[in-house]
Amino acid sequence: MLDMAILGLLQGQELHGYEIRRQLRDRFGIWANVSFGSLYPALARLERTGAVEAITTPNTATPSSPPPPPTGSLSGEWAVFRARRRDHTHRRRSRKVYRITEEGGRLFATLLEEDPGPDDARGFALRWAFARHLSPRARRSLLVRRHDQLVTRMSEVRGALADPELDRYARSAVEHAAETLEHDVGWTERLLEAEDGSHTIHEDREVRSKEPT
Amino acid sequence: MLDMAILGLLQGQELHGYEIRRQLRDRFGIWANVSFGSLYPALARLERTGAVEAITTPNTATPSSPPPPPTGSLSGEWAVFRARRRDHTHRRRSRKVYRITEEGGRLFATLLEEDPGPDDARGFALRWAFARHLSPRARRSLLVRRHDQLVTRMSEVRGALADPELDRYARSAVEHAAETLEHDVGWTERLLEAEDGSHTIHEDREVRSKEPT
DNA sequence: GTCATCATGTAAGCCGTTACATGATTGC
DNA sequence: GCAATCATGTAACGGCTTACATGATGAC
Repeated sequence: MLDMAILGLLQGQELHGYEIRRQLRDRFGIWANVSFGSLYPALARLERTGAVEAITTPNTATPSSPPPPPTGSLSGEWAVFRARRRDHTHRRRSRKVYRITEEGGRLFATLLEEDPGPDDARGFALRWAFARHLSPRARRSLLVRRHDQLVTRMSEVRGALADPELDRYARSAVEHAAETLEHDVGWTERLLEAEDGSHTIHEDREVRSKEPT
Repeated sequence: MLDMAILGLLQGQELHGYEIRRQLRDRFGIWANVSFGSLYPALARLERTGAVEAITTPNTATPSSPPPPPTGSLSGEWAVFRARRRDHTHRRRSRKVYRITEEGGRLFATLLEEDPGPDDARGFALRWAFARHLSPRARRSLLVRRHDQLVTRMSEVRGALADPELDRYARSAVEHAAETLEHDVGWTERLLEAEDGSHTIHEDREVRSKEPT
């Protein structure tokens, strides 16, 4: 899971550990703060297995601003040094920037297509957030699986709701679970429609089961 | 968590492991199938520490039907034995029925009042399902904490939504996360109102912060 | 006689956490 | 000089899972 998230973020950008954590927190709503105790070992593991490689920070500048050319004069160099201290474009400490390898790309694809078990809401959410990297077919299958899991779960929860023994609080908990499930089911159904709509002609000949009324 | 769930279920009824699992599955919508690999060790642990005690199935009948009194005659006893085999009230295999102890009750109360961390949706749901066993004050505080966590999380997610870099799928994932959070916030707010409404006069003098329009 | 269900347990492993240790740099 | 932020890492542990092992009983 973490591996998948890391590799997904590294698609298209080079990042160091700290940044990965930040992006995981505020680009996807998914993982409010992975702990460093998971993140760094995960990166080390991925590097060992060749899925990512550390690029030894060739310069100090961030991609957007190129390093100022050296002037040659002592006072000039000093000014540059001070400027570095002043602005925020340089690194504060040695940081290891990672880049995904081809191997890593293949690993990512594999992980992404893996089946998130039922109950694994986060697994689904992450995969959906990265769904751009899936084939339309795989994307659809991901949605259908999720939808079916939710429907199954819903009927279980509805069953629980029938129990007259439930006190006020237990009942409200179960009711809320049911509502959330309903919301999720509706969402996946809308997503499915959107997916089917966005490419009317495609090779996928599977029957879209839709109960008649 | 599991401990709390087990102790909660044992409040008011005596159960064996298998039954606990069933009730966890279909009385609360919360834990679709705890694995036995967690459940039995948990029960053993709770028994070791004296939170529950195994009652050595004194009879064979289910709570609802009292055990038939022994006749004293050999053939009579045999009839009882056969009757046991016939009807469904008797056990299929030796089962360990557990009862919560006073010690266990105290442990339950402690666990229930513990703060479920942010991100611990299940922890909150379980506690809310058992909220009957909390004081009005503790119940309210549980709700308020949850509400605040949800609001905080929501503002983070809204921030994520502002990112123009998000592709279609990532965006839909984050949007859905935001919707779910909104739903949950609304729910907790309704629960708070209901709580406050159900006992207009109480000693709790905390200010209910409510933004004026 | 064999399958499904009920019933209890152990062992290994996964995937994350918290707590701790270290260190550069900036701002007050 | 001290706190805050950025940055990387290790060690220990927690809480759950899967896989495996065992066994009684009832239904077909």
